Amino acid sequence: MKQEERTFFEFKIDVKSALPVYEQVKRAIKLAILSQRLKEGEKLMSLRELALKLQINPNTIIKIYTQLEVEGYVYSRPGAGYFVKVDKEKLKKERFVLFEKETQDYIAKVIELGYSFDDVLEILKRYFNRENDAANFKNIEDTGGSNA
Amino acid sequence: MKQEERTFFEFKIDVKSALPVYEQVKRAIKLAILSQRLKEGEKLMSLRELALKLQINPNTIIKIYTQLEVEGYVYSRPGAGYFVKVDKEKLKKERFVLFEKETQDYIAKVIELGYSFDDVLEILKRYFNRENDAANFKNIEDTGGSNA
DNA sequence: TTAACTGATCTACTATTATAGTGCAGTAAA
DNA sequence: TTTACTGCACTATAATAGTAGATCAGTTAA
Repeated sequence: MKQEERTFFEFKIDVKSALPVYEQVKRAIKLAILSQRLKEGEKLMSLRELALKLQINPNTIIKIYTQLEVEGYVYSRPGAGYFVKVDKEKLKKERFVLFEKETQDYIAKVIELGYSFDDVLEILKRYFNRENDAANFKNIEDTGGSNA
Repeated sequence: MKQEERTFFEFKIDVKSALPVYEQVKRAIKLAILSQRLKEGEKLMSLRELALKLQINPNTIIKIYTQLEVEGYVYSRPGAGYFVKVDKEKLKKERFVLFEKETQDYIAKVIELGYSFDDVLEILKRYFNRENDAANFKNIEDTGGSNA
């Protein structure tokens, strides 16, 4: 039986973003691992396949995978592919750390804009359901933002 | 009487961030204008002064100010300085647009991480007060993130 | 007027980001 | 074994981001 557990990443890339492409993709994969959408041992797309799919250069993918390997999220089996590697403990911890970080960033910006806790509560109520219904994961990009 | 309404930007820059320095600074200033912490007609720091303070090159500041000018947030009086320019209508609108955008980004990430509305509510309650007490504006950086 | 500031313009240089292409060795399945 | 895939290691090129430093003209306040 063929090894058909190739993982598809459904994300958009914003080439106009101030955030480099490789960083957008890297975050997307990391997020997928932390959320356990990508599971232990699961095979990532091959360098060439992902490069083709995302319309970016294979070298860029190598860079991403290599960095993720250094950070301990994946490992490589030369000739076979890249595979997800997760330490349950680390995962749990990292997941919460990221949650805290994103929350802090969000609150800082929102306060700077002059919105209150109640304002935030209201908009969250509205958006949360909407996003949750569209169960598919959303775009990770445009933490950057076009310069146009 | 000397024109002493120089505006100080109290932000940190993360040179290791994936987000370019000029983009971090630009966002910080834009946010300050949208929040009306920087008011109509107020003088920005001079190119050299801000460059010195942030420990970055004056050319980078010129780039930032020029872009903000194109986007209609400031205007320049050669020899005198850069000044805040805000259209009340535009400001109000932009402020809310940014609020929505930040909220959507935040929710998307949080859902991907597998946290629920209740989780978000809880952490927001905790952090919101803490941040609000430290009334001074927070760091804008590390939307990027070190590659170390 | 003078002195010290201001924005504006310019050139030269470096590092990062990303593309493009070649080739080689290991792996998996027919 | 053969074929087609895989990671991996190169080199070369280009655009962007950022540093460094000089010069010039307009503005402001003494």
